[in-house]
Amino acid sequence: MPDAADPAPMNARRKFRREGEERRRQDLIDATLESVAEHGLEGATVRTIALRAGVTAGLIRHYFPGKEDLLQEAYAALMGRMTEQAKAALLMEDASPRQRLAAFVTANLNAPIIDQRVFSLWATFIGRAGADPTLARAHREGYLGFRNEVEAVVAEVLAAERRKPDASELRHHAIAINAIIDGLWIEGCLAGEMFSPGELAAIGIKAIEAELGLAPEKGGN
Amino acid sequence: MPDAADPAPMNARRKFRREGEERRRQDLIDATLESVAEHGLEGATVRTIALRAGVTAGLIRHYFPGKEDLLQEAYAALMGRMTEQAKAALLMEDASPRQRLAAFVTANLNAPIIDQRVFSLWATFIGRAGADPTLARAHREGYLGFRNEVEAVVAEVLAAERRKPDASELRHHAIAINAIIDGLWIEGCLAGEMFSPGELAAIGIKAIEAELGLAPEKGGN
DNA sequence: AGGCTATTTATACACTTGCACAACAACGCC
DNA sequence: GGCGTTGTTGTGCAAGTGTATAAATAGCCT
Repeated sequence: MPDAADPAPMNARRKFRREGEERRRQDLIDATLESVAEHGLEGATVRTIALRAGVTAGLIRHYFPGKEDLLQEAYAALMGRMTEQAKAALLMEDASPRQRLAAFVTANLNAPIIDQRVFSLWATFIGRAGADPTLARAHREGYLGFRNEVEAVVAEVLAAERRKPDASELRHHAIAINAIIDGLWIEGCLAGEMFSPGELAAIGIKAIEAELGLAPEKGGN
Repeated sequence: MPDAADPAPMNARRKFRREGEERRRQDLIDATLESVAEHGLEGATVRTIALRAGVTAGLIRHYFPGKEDLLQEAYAALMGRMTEQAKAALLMEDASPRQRLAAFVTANLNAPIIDQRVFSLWATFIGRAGADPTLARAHREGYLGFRNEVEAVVAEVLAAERRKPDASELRHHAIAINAIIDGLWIEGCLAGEMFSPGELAAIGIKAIEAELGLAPEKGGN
């Protein structure tokens, strides 16, 4: 039926649904992170992001004052997810300090924290910290928060061993342990297939035990 | 003399000098790195780069097939400089293995390797490793080369202590030490003013000695 | 069912981007 | 000194950028 009564509205407008504000903002932020992870900051254009989120470009400006604000919120969301997952491992109530420290390290050196995409995002954003004071401060706060968590657990671990380190000693341990976790995290993200599952966590735990001068765990896995 | 014979060539062309090919390429690469460090990959446009190099944009295409090639060469140059400086510290002939390891760590945890600008560059480029296989392979090779250097020194250090680690042990040590150096490098680059001079190197050396199970150096401060 | 309003689309615009190309002039060579 | 080579400039262009704004419509309220 070639010439049936097909309205054939050549200029048919795109159908759409009205999602809630929360949902749309979240979708746009997610789409932003995906775009940045795949094509870098340069490839994350408003049109790319909108396309990925299933909307048209103009809508971005309805939820965010400008592209820059969207990027900042996306970075904040990324950091929030990362630290949230990492800190969760510390909340085990009924466990020895040492076990909690080990769980913390294990959580940080396995999926989903060890993930090439997350690393790409982190690197892309952090690379601008030198130029963007807002990003720099966001990182500094996240870093110090993380390090303070580490320092607190270290203090508990050492206290359980009846050792009384002074503040400087504690700080040094926290810095070193933080470095071990960060360094292994990078190695795992960038060359994950070079390590067997759990290997990085095992290396990390041993290195940290050595740093703290703890006798190797007896019961072994 | 207002209306003297001033040729006033409104359309005067810019004066220029013909530099050697080597020099021009180097200038363009340097200008690229500076541009990326300051404004990220997105801000490194051919016009920005050319302006910084003191030439006009068109010249870039005379020396490089395209902008992408310029970026790749710039990344290669960056990595080359970093690893070159780092490895130089290992070449001290008349020193004990342990001294050479310490010198290596110290070199990696002070200027000019600890440098926010270099870090920004590294992060910006490495953030694209997930999407760009060429970059990923370049990093992988650089990383393995670095780790092998570490492993070699570690083997010497342990041999000097009359210890015979097996291959797996050695590998684990190298991974851990690599992580310590990388992690402290990041902390230093991103929050350099939080550490006193030499503090990071001291922390690194102590952590590594603990990892290797070495007795603390006697004489040193 | 019908209208209101905020969400969403679509279009326009000024500007930037990488690249192509022709004109030009600096420098080596005779 | 004049000439040719080619490094270098300047201009132009199509595609893509973020943003502004008007038009449309989906979904709630009554």
